[in-house]
Amino acid sequence: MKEAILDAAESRARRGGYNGFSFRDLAKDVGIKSASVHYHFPTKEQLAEALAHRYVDRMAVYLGDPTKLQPRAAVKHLADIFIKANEADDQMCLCGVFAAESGNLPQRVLPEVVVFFDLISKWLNTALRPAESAPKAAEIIAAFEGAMLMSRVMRDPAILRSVVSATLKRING
Amino acid sequence: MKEAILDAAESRARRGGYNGFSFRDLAKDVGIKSASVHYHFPTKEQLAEALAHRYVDRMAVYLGDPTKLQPRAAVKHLADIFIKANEADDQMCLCGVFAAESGNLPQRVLPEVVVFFDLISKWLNTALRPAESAPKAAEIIAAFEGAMLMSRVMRDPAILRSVVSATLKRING
DNA sequence: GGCGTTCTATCTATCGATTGGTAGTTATAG
DNA sequence: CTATAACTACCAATCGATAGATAGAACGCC
Repeated sequence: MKEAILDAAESRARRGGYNGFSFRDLAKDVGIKSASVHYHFPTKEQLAEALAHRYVDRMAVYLGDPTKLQPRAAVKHLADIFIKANEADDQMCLCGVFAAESGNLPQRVLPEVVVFFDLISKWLNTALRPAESAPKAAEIIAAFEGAMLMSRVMRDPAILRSVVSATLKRING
Repeated sequence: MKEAILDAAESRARRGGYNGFSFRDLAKDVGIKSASVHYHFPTKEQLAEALAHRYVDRMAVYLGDPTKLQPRAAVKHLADIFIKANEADDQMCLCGVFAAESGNLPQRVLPEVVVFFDLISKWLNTALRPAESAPKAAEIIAAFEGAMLMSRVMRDPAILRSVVSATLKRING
């Protein structure tokens, strides 16, 4: 049930942000009462912290070992999960949304967001090392996050796809 | 007073998003009561609509005539206003934040956000036309929006600056 | 100039709904 | 018998929004 609550929270947060869902919303989504949600996650801050933490863990598992991928394949691998979120689920990156709202995000959530960007930055930089001339990781991640933002709001998946393919072309190896 | 209210709303929205401020917050900021804020903006939806509209107008004025700038100068001009927002005011792009929250943004606000991205896309594409090989406008805007997100959350202005300078290097002319 | 009227911008006071959160109870499984 | 996981029934705070009063400025008219 804990996982089901997090699933509902993630789906809502990735569309409308941290302040865009309530305990009652999640309760309805999973078919219990809001007090029962508090049983699993005493405060909203703890819920969001767990949510971001699970998101980081899943991303780490998905990314895998960066030394086992060629630079271009690595960028494609990272892009794929963003494209899927955008096109199949009409969702933003959870940490991208949290970053946008960072000004009034509860204290314990922000560090998890930082960990997320550190994780994929280091992963990408490792994977890109063999490339003769490649953009820095932060450049690529920024482009993907921004392209997701724009694709969603313009209702045009081609924006993200175009940014991804343009990025791939810039990588040798 | 209307402008002062919008100023307060913009400052708060660009840090914490649409659901990150209340009429009472704005009232306190400008030194009146929340009922008086409703006098100027009957609903929060209308307030946010006016806010986004003013943001678009100001950006259009700031950008100016794209045919009067060389490609590289145009990109630098666009980047400058984002860098200033990030470093001097620790703020995101208003429409970038709204885009992230688009899932539960009131109806009339979203079209203004779309107009914003259309505006700068067309402006940039016009300015880039003389360039032999240049990224598409959406690529550049996405990179800047994403870099602002990351710079803010990582508390590192160098991320945005690095993305900007890398982008400038990719433009001939 | 003086007088009534209307407009503007604020106030106090309050509304119903929703928010995050708590206390105490109940049902079930090991 | 205890631990788990749900429930009912609240609470105080805050939310967006409304009603009605008030003070002062601006305006038209004689």
